[in-house]
Amino acid sequence: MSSSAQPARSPSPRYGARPTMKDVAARAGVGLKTVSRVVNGEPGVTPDTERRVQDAITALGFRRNDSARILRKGRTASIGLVLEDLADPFYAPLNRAVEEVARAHGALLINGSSAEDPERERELALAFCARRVDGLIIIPAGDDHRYLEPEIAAGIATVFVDRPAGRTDADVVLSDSFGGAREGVAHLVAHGHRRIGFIGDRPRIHTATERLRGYRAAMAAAGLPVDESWVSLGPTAPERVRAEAERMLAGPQPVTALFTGNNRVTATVVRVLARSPRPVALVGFDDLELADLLSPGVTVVAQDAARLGRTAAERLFRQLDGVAEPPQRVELPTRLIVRGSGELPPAEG
Amino acid sequence: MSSSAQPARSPSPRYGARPTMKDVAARAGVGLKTVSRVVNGEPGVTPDTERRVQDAITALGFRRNDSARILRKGRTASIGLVLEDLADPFYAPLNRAVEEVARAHGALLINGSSAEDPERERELALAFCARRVDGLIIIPAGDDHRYLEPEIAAGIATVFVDRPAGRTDADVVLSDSFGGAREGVAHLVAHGHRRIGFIGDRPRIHTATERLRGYRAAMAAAGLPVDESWVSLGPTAPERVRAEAERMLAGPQPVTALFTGNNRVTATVVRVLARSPRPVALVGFDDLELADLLSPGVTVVAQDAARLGRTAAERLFRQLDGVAEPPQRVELPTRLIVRGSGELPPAEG
DNA sequence: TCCGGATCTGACAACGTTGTCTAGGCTCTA
DNA sequence: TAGAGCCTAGACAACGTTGTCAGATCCGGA
Repeated sequence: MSSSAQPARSPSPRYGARPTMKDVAARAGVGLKTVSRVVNGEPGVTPDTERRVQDAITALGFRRNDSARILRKGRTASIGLVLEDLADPFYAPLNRAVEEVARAHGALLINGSSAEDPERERELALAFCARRVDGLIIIPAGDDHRYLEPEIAAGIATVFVDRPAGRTDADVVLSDSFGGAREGVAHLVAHGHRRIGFIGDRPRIHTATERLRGYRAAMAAAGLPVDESWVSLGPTAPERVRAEAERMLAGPQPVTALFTGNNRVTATVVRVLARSPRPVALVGFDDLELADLLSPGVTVVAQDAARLGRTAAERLFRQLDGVAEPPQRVELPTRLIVRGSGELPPAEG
Repeated sequence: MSSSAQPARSPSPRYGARPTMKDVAARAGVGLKTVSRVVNGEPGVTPDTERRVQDAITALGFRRNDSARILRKGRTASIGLVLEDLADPFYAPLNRAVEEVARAHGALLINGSSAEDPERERELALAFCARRVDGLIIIPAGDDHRYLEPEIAAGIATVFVDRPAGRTDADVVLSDSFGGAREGVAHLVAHGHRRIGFIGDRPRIHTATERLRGYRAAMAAAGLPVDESWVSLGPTAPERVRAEAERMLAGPQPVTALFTGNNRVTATVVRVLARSPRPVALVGFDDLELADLLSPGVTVVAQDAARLGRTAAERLFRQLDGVAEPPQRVELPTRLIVRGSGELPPAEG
């Protein structure tokens, strides 16, 4: 700090009361605005004055109150991200990618998990709006986002990711769930499977129905009938998924392959199959850490979660930079990563 | 919304300009303070007045500006979390746990990744302080946290997690890295291994040196010598880890078992060992998704990341509730999860 | 009819910062 | 040496909210 060893001799800050620019100004013997100039690196301050102010700042432990600054300036340099679960291995990299873009634009990130609850999504999004975030990135849990219209009209930039917004026109960044699932199922078909099961998330989740649509398209393209007992949409709780997988694997005409609708489902099904007496082929949507090391390896339809996040954040900041474009729908490709599980011969002939 | 179908006939909000309580008051024909009362659910407003105000609020799309509120009230109802990497499978659940506790206390969470860079940690923490978060949870990247002292003195509650703070006295919540590593290595020793390698993170990271200390303690307790070529601390980039693992596995006197210092290292080493002609035992610090499905299964020393986060957040809110206690150090136990890899006979006799 | 008290309401200042505007001092040139 | 022009500095209002306080209204009871 300052070279003279004077340990905070003058009014040491009371506990809980922070010094303000006024305090700094008084101590430095300058005007309020001069302190503001120094703090913000604005020009027009003599080196000598600046030093005096800096000394006062360090002596008092002053730190600018950004709430006041935000109130005055209108922009908060922060964005909000509402996702489903911060800890989900699929969303965490997305979160991180958004953070990086925000950081590059000098913005802070506020985030929260909706836990797939539309009401909670709404609460979070509106709380962020009350904080006057400059922009909002949302992974929708609900299917009606009209509640955001006043906010969007008031200038809060908004981008939806992973799933489209409901009943509202806004930027969306998606993965090609339909095409990815179709490709994954086609891979199984190409390896001779005819009875293929599909286990996915609840039908009100857009990606779940899209992937199911891809499954049906691939089956239809191959001229294969779909027995409805092979299709299961519902919560991804391990118990349900396990039960469904076991159901499909039992009986006189069991499926010989499974397509799983997301990383959580895949992880559970991998565990079920590890105990299966017969080999059962598996292709899953979303890549898994260590999936390459399982034997047989798990073939997956991989999304680039980080790219989803990055793309969404970049679109958001484009909006914030004032680029006026009509709402756009960006669809990112998926990538089939073949790891051998598909190559298993079907258990039957 | 309101039953009368009048689509925002009067001054529709200009784009980018949000209505304020003043606007609402004007439209409702009441005073400013009355609007404030309605918005905050304070008593003393006639049902009739309240309805008029509510109507004006929905008509204008008013949402309280929390920046102004915060400025006025002093408390922000938000906490900041600085961690190493939002997307790391170890920190993501910690993040989520903190979020849950914050939510239970009605607080929002702002977070950021330090990427193991002390300067970035400092920037983030101070940016959060400038936003006047009520409290701060930090996974330290640096080893000198004196920069936080003015903030702590000014009343920002602070808790460190996963690693202790440097040169500052504050609450800390840790896992028992030393004990966990010692137990993990002892497990290998108990299965007959004598030449055990250790690959960990950079030595300036507290958990890395603690785990190494645990390794040495277990070896010493068993009367086993440690060849320094078996020990490697450094960045956890896959290339380096792979090279080190391969080095330890080569030569005339290769290690027969490896202890890995965290999840990233373990994941890389698992891949190396999958290609190894000889079986090599492995115990890793931190559990891995799907680790139970590998063959051989990977034995791990598991930390409860969520519990770390929860505990830290709870201590933080205890501080915020004004419970005055001296800084405390909480150490959570680890859990050895045996999955068979340790039982492999050493490659030698 | 009047008064005490309760209830409802609004005027005003304050939170800490930044934008605008003006004053004063200085340098430079004619 | 006077005037123009630049540079530095500070006074003041405003951002949108909430706390304080005082005014207005209404009720019941004497």
